[in-house]
Amino acid sequence: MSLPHALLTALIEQSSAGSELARRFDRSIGFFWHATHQQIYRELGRLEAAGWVESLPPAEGRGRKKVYRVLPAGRKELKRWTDAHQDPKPLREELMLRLRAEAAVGPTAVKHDIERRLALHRDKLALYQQLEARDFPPGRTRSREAQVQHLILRAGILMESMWVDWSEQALAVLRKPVRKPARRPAGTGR
Amino acid sequence: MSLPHALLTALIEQSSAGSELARRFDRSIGFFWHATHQQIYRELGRLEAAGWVESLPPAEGRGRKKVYRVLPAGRKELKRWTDAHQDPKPLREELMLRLRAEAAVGPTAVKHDIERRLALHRDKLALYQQLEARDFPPGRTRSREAQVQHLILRAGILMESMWVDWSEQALAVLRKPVRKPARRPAGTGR
DNA sequence: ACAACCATGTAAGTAGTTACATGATTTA
DNA sequence: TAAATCATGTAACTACTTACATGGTTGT
Repeated sequence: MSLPHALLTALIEQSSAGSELARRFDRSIGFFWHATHQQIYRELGRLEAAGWVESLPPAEGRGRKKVYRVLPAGRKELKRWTDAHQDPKPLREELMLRLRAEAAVGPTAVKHDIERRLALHRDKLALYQQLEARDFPPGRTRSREAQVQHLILRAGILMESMWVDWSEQALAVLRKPVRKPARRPAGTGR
Repeated sequence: MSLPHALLTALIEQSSAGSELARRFDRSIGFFWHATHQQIYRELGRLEAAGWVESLPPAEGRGRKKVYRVLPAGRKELKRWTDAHQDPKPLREELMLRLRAEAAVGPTAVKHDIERRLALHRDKLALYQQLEARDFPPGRTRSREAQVQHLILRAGILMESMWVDWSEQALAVLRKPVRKPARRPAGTGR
């Protein structure tokens, strides 16, 4: 149950309407979590029902902006959740499944996906490094809060660097021409 | 839809019953994917209904082992899936949400979870490095299949190293005594 | 024959995804 | 004033999780 708490955090940083939250999930918060607007609206309704947030504004109507603000109970709940021990969720890397499948059924087009991913990871890495240079220039003492924010960004940078490195290693292997396992000259396979 | 194809791959490598697959998911395959036995049994039923696998054995009865074997149609489907382009799924790192929350509501117990994770990542890293030394000793030319298997293991190694590095950085920050923010430069105005 | 365990399975609940609908607001 | 867009919302579906149940097998 992470989404409600991600929303509480975002609303503490800045009271917002659902549509604004959805946009922020595609930016900073979204570096490590993602949510569609449907999830967000549904969850905001639950947060309000639970008494963790209140919606101020323009009374009724469907197409009207509803700005939500965190209540003390919501802040307390967020602290409780953050304090609670949680086991790390197991990894889910579909790409590795496809590679394993390729090892079982022979060469496929996974290579192209890795090329695409390499480009994406390079872009993200450049973006994160840019953010780091802008928001956390070296040689300053900083508040604990800023240091924690920096840690999150560092995780993004290390993660993207790692995938860039790995993708390059992977392409070096996958681009090599397929040598039939050397059963004599080129013609004698199964 | 990854699980059915993960199962097909596992069954190509070795025809098995559900319980054996469940055990293997906690080992090699499970490095990058996880599934409970309920998921596995349900999915095996679907694979059989789709004509991708067949179950050989002991006729009827609930507590009987049912060994599944991949059919040609299943092999074809696996190749199709592996060839198909797939967008990378967005990251989901709950720990980063909790850190962000801690930046919003003040110091919490996340530190202890990171200490725990550091230990887990070190263990996994050691395990993977051991596997690499055993299965892929340096200085040998290898089949494409083996090289692809090695790539998967490399990803695991890079991933765990990355988290070990990051966790150490994080603990260095979080262990520092909490200085009240010194009411000074707000740091990161947007 | 009884206990402990193993393999398979059912059921209910939750989180996330995809497709679509409706009322307001802005723009041409 | 019609078209495009924005904000909110509904509905149906899929994957995953958690808890539990049933039948067989093994060991004493």
